[in-house]
Amino acid sequence: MAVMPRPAKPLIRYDAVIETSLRIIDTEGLDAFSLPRLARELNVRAPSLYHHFADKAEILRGIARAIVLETRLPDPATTPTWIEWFVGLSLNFREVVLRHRNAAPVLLQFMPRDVLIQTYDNSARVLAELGVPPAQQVLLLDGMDKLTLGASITEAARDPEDADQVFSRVDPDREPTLALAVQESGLSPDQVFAESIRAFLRGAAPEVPADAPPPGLLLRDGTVGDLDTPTAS
Amino acid sequence: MAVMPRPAKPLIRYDAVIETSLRIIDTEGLDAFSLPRLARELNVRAPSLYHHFADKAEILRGIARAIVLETRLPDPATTPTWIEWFVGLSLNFREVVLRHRNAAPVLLQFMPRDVLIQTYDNSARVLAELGVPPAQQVLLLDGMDKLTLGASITEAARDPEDADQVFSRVDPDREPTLALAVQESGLSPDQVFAESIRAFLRGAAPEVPADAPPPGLLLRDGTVGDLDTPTAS
DNA sequence: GACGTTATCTATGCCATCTAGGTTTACACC
DNA sequence: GGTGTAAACCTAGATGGCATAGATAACGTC
Repeated sequence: MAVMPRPAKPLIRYDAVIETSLRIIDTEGLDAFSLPRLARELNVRAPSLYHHFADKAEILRGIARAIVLETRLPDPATTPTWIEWFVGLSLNFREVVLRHRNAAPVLLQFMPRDVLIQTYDNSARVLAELGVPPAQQVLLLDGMDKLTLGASITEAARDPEDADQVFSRVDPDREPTLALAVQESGLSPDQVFAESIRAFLRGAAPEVPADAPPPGLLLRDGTVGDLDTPTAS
Repeated sequence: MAVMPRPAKPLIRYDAVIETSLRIIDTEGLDAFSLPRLARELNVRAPSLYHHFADKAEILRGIARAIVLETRLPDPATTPTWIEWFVGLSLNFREVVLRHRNAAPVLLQFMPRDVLIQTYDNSARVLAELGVPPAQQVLLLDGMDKLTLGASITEAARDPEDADQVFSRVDPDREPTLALAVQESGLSPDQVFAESIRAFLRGAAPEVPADAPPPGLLLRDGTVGDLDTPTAS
C-alpha cells in the first residue's frame, strides 16, 4: 500500500465541499461541523482542504453564499399585485433560511453583500417602474430587508419545538395582555410574517395603489443572483 | 510562596464576570474572548470559573441578558405620539446592540426570551390602551420585533467602515437604479430605521390616529425588565 | 477545635485550527 | 519523449481552547 500524494483527478472540488458542509450542518448541527469531520465525509485528510481554501472562514463564506443563492424570485405572471410579489420574495427567502436553520449564525456573519445588492437593484427597478421616487425606494428596500432578515434569522435561531407559535412560553399569569393577544390571533408565524410585509408596504408607499400589478418585464431569471463562481470581493 | 486554594473573600463575582467579559468582547472582539483571557483579566485561573458557571455558554447567556437589560423605555411624557414612543423604544434597543456590536452573534444565539416577553407584554398593554384589538396586537408586536432585531443585528454584523451608508458598496455601473436611489435618499441609517418603524405602524394600525398620545400610566419603570439575578428557565 | 463545605489551584485530556515539509503525479515545453 | 515546475495530496506537530479530576486551604458551624 503506497502513500497517495497526488491523485489522477482532484479529490476535492469547491462545489462538493460546500454541498457536503451544508449537509453536515443541516443534519448534525453547526457544532458538529469541523474540518476533520468534513474531510472524513470527503474521504480526505483535513489539512488537504487548505490547498483549496485559505481558512475555515472561506468555506463558511461559500456556505452562506450558497444558501442565499437558493432563493428564487416569484413569477410576476402568477402574482396578482406588486405587494404580493414582494411578499412572495420575502417568503421565499425566509423559507430558504429556515431550511438551513442550523446555519443561521453563519449566514449572519458571512452574509454575501454582493448577491443581496443585485437583488436590491432588481427590486429597485420594480419600484421605479411602479412610480416610486428613488429617495423612497431606499426606505422600502431597507425596511423589507430588515424585516425579512430579522424574521428569518431569529426564527431560525429559535428552538424548533415551539416554532408553530408566534410568541412562545408566554405565562398567562405574568403576561396576561400578551397571552390574550396570542390566543386571539390564531395566526401562524408564516401568516404573521406575510402580513407584516404587507403592512409595511402599505404604510411606506401609500401612494402606490395596493392592487397595481407587478411589472414583470425587467426580471431576468428565476434566481436571486448568478451562479458563477464567487467573485472575490 | 504558598499555594492559594481558598481566598478570604471570593475572587469571582457573577456581575464582575459578565461585565469583564462584555468589556473584552467590546474592545478586542468576540474571537479574543476565551476563558483563559477572561481569567487573566480577573486575576484568576480559567478552571476556577467552572465553580460559578456550568460552561462557557452560561457566561454568554449572562452577557446577552446584560445587553438586553441596558435598553431603557422612553418617557411617555416627552414623546408626542404613540408612534414616536415605539420609535424611541426601537431606537434605544438598536443603540444598545450597536454599542456592543461585537456581541451580536452571542445575542442572536442567547436572546433572553423571558426579558423580551416582559417588554412585549408591556407594549401589548400600550396597544390595548390605544384601542388595538388583541388579535392585531400580535401583528404589531411581532413586526416591530423583527424589524428592530433585524436592523440591529445585521447592522451590528456589518463592517463598521461603511456604517454611515444604508447600502454599501453599490456599483453605479452594475446596479444603476439602486445607486441612484441611495444617492437621492440622503438619509442616515438611523433615520431610515426610524422611518421604517413609522411606516410599519401606519400600515399595520391605520385605524389608530397617528397623533394619539402614548398612554403613560401603566409603565412601571425605566428599564425593559427587572435587574434581578437571572431566573432559571 | 473538629468537620463538612466552599473556592481556588495544578495537571491533564481531548479536540479544533492551522502550518511545515515531504512525496508523487500531471502537465507544459523543448 | 525527457525534464522541470506546479498541483494536490499526505504525515507530523505546534498552538490554543474547553472541560474534568483531584488536591488544598480557609470558612462556618456545632
